[in-house]
Amino acid sequence: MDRARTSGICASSCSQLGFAYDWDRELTTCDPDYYRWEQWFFTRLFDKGLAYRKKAEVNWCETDQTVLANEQVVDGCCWRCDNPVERREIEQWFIKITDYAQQLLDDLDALDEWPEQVRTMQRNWIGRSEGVDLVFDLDGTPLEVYTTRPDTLMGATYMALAPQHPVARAAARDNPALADFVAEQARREVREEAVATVEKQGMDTGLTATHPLTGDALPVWVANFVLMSYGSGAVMSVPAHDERDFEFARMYGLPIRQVIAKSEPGFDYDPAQWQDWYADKHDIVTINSGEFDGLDFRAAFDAIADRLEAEGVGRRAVNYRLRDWGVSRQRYWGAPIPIINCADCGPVPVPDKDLPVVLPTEVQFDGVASPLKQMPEFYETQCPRCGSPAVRETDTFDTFMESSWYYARYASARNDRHMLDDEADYWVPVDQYVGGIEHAILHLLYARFYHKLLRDEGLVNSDEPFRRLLTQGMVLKDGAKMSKSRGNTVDPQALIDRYGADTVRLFSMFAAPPDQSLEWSDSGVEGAHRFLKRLWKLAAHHVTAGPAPTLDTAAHDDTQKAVRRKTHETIAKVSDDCGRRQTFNTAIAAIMELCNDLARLDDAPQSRAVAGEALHAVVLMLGPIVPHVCHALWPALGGAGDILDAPWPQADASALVRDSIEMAVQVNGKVRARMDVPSDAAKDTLEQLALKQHNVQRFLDDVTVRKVIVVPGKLVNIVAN
RNA sequence: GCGGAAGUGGCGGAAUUGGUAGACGCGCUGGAUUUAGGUUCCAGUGCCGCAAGGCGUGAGAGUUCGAGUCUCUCCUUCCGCACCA
Repeated sequence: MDRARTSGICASSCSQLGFAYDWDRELTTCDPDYYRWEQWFFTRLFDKGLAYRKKAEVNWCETDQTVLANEQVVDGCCWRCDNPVERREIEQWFIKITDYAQQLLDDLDALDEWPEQVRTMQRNWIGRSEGVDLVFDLDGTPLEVYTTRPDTLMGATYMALAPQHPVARAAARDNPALADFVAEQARREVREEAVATVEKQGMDTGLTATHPLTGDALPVWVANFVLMSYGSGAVMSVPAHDERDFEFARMYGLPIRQVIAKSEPGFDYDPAQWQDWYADKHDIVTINSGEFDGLDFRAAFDAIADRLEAEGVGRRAVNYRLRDWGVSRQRYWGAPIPIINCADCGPVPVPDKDLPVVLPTEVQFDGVASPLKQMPEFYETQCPRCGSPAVRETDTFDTFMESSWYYARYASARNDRHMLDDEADYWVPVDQYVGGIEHAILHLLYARFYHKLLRDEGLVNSDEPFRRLLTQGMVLKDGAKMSKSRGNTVDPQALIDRYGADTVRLFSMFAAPPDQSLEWSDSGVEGAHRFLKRLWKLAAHHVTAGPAPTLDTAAHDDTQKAVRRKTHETIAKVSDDCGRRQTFNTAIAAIMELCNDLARLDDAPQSRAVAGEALHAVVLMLGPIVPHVCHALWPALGGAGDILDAPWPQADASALVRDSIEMAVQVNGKVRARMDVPSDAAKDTLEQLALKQHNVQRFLDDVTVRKVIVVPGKLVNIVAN
């Protein structure tokens, strides 16, 4: 689906590149055979109360005539068409991802084979915080706020409400100036960097709220920096210890009351100038807080939270930044949401026997709006519960619904009786998943959530969908991302025609580690091609000379020993690079080094035996990277059967043994000589040998040796002055 | 503003646990083969220096016998989040 598009490689090039897909498991997410299970699953979620409908302020893309999830708004614009997003209130279907916020957060710790960057991004997106929900009395009605700083409660000097807050709206009804202010704020720009930098504005409602502990009357303001979507949409303002509250208080002349001080002396509070330590949680002590004076953050938090709980005006609470997943889309292209709206019964799920709700394909487009909304034959139906006339949902699912479980469906793609079966459960989680970093908090969060939903429905037994994640880098050309819109793409077909698929594959793997961006280089492609020709010639030379004799390691001279050692060192390195480190570029470099050594071997019988062993290993190791070349070389080199069935080569420990090794000799950290020493030489011997080196002596003439550091197998450092 | 990653030759990049910086490839220089170009092969290629040697991993300090790697300060780039109470 997405993969071919992001890599810029068309489908026919894909097959020529030698990618091995199991087409028996092919699936199409827009096919009713696929989305019927998604619809069935949604009805299960509805029954469990995990899918619900509510009127909500949403991100609306006028161009695409649809709602977007928070995750799909990028820099205030639609992730798809890049046009600015507006706010609208619309009836939407949501799935309760917030019920899983803690699990989604906790389980990140177990994903130790995911890039730290992705885990950090998801942690920040979930945005867990610990605090207290507490109630201020507003003429007999409770005004609830959430705070992570109950320790500063005694410093609250005013209340601030989001413009959309019900209390603000109510107050605006008989206050035209306030009504104007609230209306003005509703039209504000939603681009987030614009929101973050906009000047703080507010207006007094004239109301007062009663402080739950002191009984003080605090003025209630409406403020543009308070978000309706986080917490309760109202905050207690502690200007002395919150930068925004401070700025706002200074702007409107509201009182500032310091209630925490730095525990170490030398930090004076200046109500005219904000200082970073005002918001510190560490090394602080409470002051001006009556009975709560003299406490550090934790103690003050607990003491005040305990008091609020004891008086029934507050309780400890955990809050998340994560919002429920809005899955309604007003697009035509998608899986219809399987709900029937009945005037009497409300929203009723479509019964199993009536699934799938098939998306009509004979439709008339009239502008960009979904044609389903003009099709009575689609939406006019009967309520499955009471039989009276009812209206079918015309919205479709967010397509991230489809991509959230396809990985599991691959393992039961043909099952028409179950969404997922035991075979699917056997194959998940996916051992190795590959994707772009752009899905760090879109697809990868939805799929993790969906997997837990599948688990709780009893369809899979694992907690997470993807055990190991590789976020591959972009392909760059002249330092810029390669893309059709920039017109700087390379045509893979032309490259395949000119060099063959293996050259393209080899270059792609060699140019950079897979998680880094890759700088496209035409001469680099030439280089990859050159290496494959050299390999081919090396093999041809070996084969043409006839069968090589059996290896006789006892008869090897130093060169033959060295090349054979190199062969097995290379096997060990390539195995580690490919298996653990996933640095295919260094694996290829190591194989190139080995081939360079092979080219220098003579044609003596045992040299040919060594070369034969090495070539077998090289072809097996390169097989996954340049499959076509290796497929042809394998039988030519006398390999048995198909190379795909041949086992990965194993390093022979006995070949790795060295009689002697080269060590560097440093004087005061500078290399002055290199020496060949027996690999089992004792430290004393190494020290003596090092001191005897001619070029070392030269540097010891006028100085005294203070210390000699011996790192066996590496170097000797002589410290002298 | 907050968080994360990175900065190494002319270029892409190596250096995995604090231990010989620059593997491998590209490019470049010289040579061989060739009528010539291309291909192929050989040699060289961090910088300064005839050499001995000196200098060198964004800048500056520090720890260490020894730092690309660890610590601190700063600069730059990229990415993510962004008034989250």
